Amino acid sequence: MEQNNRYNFKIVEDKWQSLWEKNKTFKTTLDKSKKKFYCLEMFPYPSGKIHMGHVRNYTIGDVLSRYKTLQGYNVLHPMGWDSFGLPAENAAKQNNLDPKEWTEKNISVMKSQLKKLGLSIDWDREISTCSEDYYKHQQMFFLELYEKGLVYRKENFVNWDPVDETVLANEQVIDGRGWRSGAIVQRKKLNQWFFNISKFSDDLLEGLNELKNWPNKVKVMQQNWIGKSFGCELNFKIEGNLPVNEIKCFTTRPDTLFGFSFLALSPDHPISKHYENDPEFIKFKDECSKTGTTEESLAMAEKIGFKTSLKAINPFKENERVPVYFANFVLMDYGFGAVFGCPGHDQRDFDFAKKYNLTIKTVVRPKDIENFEVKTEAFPGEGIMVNSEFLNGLKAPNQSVIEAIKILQKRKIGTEKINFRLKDWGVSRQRYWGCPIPIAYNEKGEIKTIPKDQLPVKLPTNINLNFKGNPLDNNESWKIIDIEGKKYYRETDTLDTFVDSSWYFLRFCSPKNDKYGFDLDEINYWMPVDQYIGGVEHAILHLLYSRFFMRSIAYNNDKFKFKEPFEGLFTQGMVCHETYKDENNNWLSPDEVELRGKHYYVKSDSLTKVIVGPSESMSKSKKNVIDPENIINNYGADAVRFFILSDSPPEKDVQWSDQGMLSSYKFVQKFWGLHQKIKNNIVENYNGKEDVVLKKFTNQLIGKITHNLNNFSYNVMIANMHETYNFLQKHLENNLNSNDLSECYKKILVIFSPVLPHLINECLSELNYEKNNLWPETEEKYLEKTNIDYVIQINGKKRSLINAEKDLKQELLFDLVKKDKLLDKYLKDITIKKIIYVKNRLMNILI
RNA sequence: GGGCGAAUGGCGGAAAUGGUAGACGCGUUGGACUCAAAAUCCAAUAGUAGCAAUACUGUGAGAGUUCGAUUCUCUCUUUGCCCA
Repeated sequence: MEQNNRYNFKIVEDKWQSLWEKNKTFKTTLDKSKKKFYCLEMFPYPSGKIHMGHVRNYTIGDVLSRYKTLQGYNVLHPMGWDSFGLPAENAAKQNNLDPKEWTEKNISVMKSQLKKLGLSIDWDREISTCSEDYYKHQQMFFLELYEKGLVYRKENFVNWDPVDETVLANEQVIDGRGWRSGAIVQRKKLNQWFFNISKFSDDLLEGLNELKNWPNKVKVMQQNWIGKSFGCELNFKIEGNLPVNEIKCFTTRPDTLFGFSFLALSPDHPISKHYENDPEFIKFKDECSKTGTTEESLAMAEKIGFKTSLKAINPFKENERVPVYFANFVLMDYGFGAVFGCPGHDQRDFDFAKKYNLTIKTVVRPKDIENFEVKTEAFPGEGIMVNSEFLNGLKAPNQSVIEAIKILQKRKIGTEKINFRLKDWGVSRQRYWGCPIPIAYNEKGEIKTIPKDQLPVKLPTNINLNFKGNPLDNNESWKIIDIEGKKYYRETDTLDTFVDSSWYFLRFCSPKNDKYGFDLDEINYWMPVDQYIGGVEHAILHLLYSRFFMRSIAYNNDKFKFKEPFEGLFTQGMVCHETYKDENNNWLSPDEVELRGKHYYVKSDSLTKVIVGPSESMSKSKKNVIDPENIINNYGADAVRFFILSDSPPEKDVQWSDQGMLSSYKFVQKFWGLHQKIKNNIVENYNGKEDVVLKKFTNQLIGKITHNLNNFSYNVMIANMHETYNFLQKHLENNLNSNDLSECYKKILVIFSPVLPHLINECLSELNYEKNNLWPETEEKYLEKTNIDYVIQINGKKRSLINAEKDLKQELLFDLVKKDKLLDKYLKDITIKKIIYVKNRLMNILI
């Protein structure tokens, strides 16, 4: 290829990007005459620069958006910024900056980087959750939910991160430590605002069934998270020296009551107030508060208990008394903060009983062991009831639970009950950089909502962040306000940033609407999101919160034409890279190392040995990061887009590879060279013969690429593009029909354009093809095969291929088999037992 | 411990309905071009045996269903994720 024919991606990509911007090519408006497609990628947190994960996420979405546009849909493809959150506040503290300035600077950098990727985004719809234009509507929603009774305030134990001095959500606690700071999490009681998500538990669970285009694993995760369980509520009669007659408890296994050996209460159970002056109990409770509040940390921690003076009566054996304990593994907000212990069939109870020498009774035996007894560990499995009087012989748990509940109800000791694991969503954060909660309190601490016409409650500016604790709480001039001539104190907590992202998809539909967070007409047209694309790490919370928020907004309001916000969900995998360390165990970034020999790396500056670690998801802490901006500058956006889709299926992790990137760059170059040749061939008219081979290839290709796009098999689509290059390169050596070439090549360019928009638009425009393109249809006539390679098997093994016409009768094919030299040696002197003939596919001869 | 998924060449990965396993890419090897190198182009590339045609083995292991299994069923191993 001559040097002057080289494709200059810098010039071409610049040209198209400015053209798109100038012409507002991707601007979308509501048009009810057209079928819509809402394609949404999870919006980024403006951390500074885009990373490869963003490149992958947004490329996948962009390819889909461009594909749907070519199919004639009215496509909504917006972008915004999830711009409240801790990193800004931390960065601001460190560098003595304003979080707002820091955030806005990052947004402008990242926006220009995203533009360089050539994304088909309607930038007129850009939103940023930290702007007043956005959060004032959020405050309005908060007040509306408050009016509907879906928001409330209560004192609650929280996970307290002593380093970040903030409250953590359960899922931000990993192995008992803060996800960000790594500090050991403590339990602390605070007044918190809560969204009543648990009110919708059943509905959120049921709704999953309708989400046909969600990955099953995400639905399963949400299902587990909501955790619906069937069981019963029990009232245990209590004896002892305290004014306590009854303790309520929830259980899923009332059938094991004959194995009842202790009753365990949460250390926060109301009964604990009788012990609050007991020094032993205080010591015990102190010990408990060292464990976090997550179920996981509770399960890991050693079981400890505090024995009360109370006795509980077994409702099935009224002469039996068992001790009552406080125990660290019982949570106040699950069930009623009380569980009955059956050590024989629950490992936790078993551990507890061993420690405190409590009775361990066997009430269920495995199906195939007659004289079974629980000895070294609990037996929680399925089996047959034993030692349980009227329950004996029943299948546990299926029959026995139902029977036990029936009897308990009859005796008026218990009632059937459904319980959920899902807890209400605590949304208060002791942070500055978040959406202020539009609430104030009077001197007595009574709640006063901020009048709606006084919204937004703006964040104060010029705030001093450099001391510990909650910055807003320390800002007297902001905190103390006057409403209707009375003095009030503002709520100084801000909202969890998950609230911001729970409705941004609605805002994109009418981002400029000043009156309200959305325009009903607009969202009823655009919503639900047809395809939502993002990382699986948001599988539970963000998606569940959004599903809840949609329901809460629509609560007592029947004007919404949809219920679920995300019709389709796609979770993409991460971008990984090898990790490097020097001899002192310090992480090294890929550009600090050099390859010497096949697998031997050295440090570029000192030439000392580098230890190569496993490939892991790119992260700043491990320095195994490739900066997309450098890559775009060196290879161009089209090549990056092509590479990031090429190596692995989008739902799986992809390995960053320099060779792969280079090969994608070469593909772009090669394709441009091919384009020049084709251009010349189209001009020079060769012959008038129909080019059936080319037409068949093109039609099959359209079919394949359409199929692969519909199934997110983007890596296979890239393979199809390579195949196309290889085919065309060879095919150009033939005598060509310029009309057919022109027609087919145009179709090929159109179906390539979602992946390589700059290059392909340049190619189309060179041929004056760029206007009004639509996704090509396949022509049936060219998809049909006239000849088939029939597979001939002997006893199921492939022995020959026979090319013959389509729809060949078995006898005629067998005539050909007899003539086939390859098959001679197998068919000589034998008798044929049976022939299996699959039309247009194969013949299997059994001998 | 429970739930869900995965396992295919040196590597990433293809294979709609069971019907030619290994598409495509990377890497490797050989060749062309070049004084040389890079780039580019051509060819080979699952393993074993063979100059070759070809034969045998082969989709984590073992069984089963079937004329035929990467695909369906069962058991097991390893591994990933979620929950406990």
